[in-house]
Amino acid sequence: MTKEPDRLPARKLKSLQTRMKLLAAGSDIFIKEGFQKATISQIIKKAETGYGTAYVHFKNKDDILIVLMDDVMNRFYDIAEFSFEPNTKVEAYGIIEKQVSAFLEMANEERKILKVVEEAIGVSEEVRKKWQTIRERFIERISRDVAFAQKNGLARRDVDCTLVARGWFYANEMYLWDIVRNDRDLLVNDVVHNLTAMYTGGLYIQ
Amino acid sequence: MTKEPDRLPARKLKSLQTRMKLLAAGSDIFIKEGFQKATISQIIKKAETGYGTAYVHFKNKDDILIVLMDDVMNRFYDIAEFSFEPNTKVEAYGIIEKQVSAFLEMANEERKILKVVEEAIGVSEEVRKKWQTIRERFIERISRDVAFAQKNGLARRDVDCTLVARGWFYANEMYLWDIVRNDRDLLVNDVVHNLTAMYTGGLYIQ
DNA sequence: AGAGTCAATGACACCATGTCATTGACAATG
DNA sequence: CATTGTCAATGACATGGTGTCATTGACTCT
Repeated sequence: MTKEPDRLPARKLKSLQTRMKLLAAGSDIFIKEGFQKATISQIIKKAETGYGTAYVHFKNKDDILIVLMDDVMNRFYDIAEFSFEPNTKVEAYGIIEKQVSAFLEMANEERKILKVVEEAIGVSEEVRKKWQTIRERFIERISRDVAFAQKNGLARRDVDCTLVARGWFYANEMYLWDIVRNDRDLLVNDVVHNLTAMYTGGLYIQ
Repeated sequence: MTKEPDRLPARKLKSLQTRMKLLAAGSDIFIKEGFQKATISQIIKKAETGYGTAYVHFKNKDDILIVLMDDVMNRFYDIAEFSFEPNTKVEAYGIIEKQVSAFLEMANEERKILKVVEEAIGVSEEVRKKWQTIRERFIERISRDVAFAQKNGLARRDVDCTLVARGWFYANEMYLWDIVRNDRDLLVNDVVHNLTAMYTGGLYIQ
């Protein structure tokens, strides 16, 4: 590679700063007001820009949140990619517990932004689609893990791996939102243990 | 009881008819347009009433849908009240399968209105609360069933009955919305079998 | 017949959105 | 340096939905 001039477009830089100010303000306003109550006017006021400026940088309110979601999204992707190659039931239990734990701990850590995201999923088609890709990524991955366990004789074969994966993820996801909301004061560890125990062993004896 | 005059308030009757026209129109418009896109103007136009009339009978758009939800809600309550007194694991499996089946079949039958409800849950605080009461009713009931099975030595005792109930209902609920949306072409019977099998027996062998 | 009640009405004030013509600072060119 | 081009920024505006309220007029009661 030859020397890239590394141009310093003074105007482009100012533009980037404006964009950042809008994102920072968006984050504050979304967290304070919630997704629906937040308005473009509030955001541009906090960012100290003109009204139209928001529309120069973003398509609309949804678009601002989608950009803000990006970090969290990537953390989810990382968790989805946990490797899974157990040789025993106990080993499987351990891996699964670790993954569930990571998933739900994130609910705690990113509670503020996820609260907004949850609301936005219900309101904005765009945000819903974005979340849907996360969900399908998890389910597809879990599906493969179940199939792996079935092939190795660890798991029963009279169930469909994609249906199992979906149901399992759904329970996890709903607990995620529960923790984000923090209505009930759930202890993450209890949830993790119960979910994992039920998933691997079922409720009934024998 | 003495003879009630059974007054026929001619004006009250007219009023009731207006209310019914609004509800019928509301149902049509909600189903055709979805909850967010539907407007009061569309509804009153279809009902052939004045704009303000809608606000005489209902607090707002949410309120109209909540009244429309009522039938479906009652059917949900009925399903939640299924009796549960199994003596064996096989018997328990049968009862649970029947309840899940009734729950998910309703998704098919009431698909149109439930599609609107799902959207409205995301948008309207009021509707969300209404659905929340359904959910808690199910969870509370399932909780008792789990405790019953634990007391009778049918179910393992190292799990918390309310956490189990919640996770179990969450998986069911998400499949309900899946079926309502009808994205994937799911066979209800397959879903029922997989859910019930996993719940009662777990994924792993032994 | 007259007074009272109440369902119905639509004009109105309010508010948020997204667009667009205009501005002015900076960049590129000769 | 002067001239022309580009592009981020701006806010006034058109649009469209909401909920309110003063007014109307049909019905009820005495």
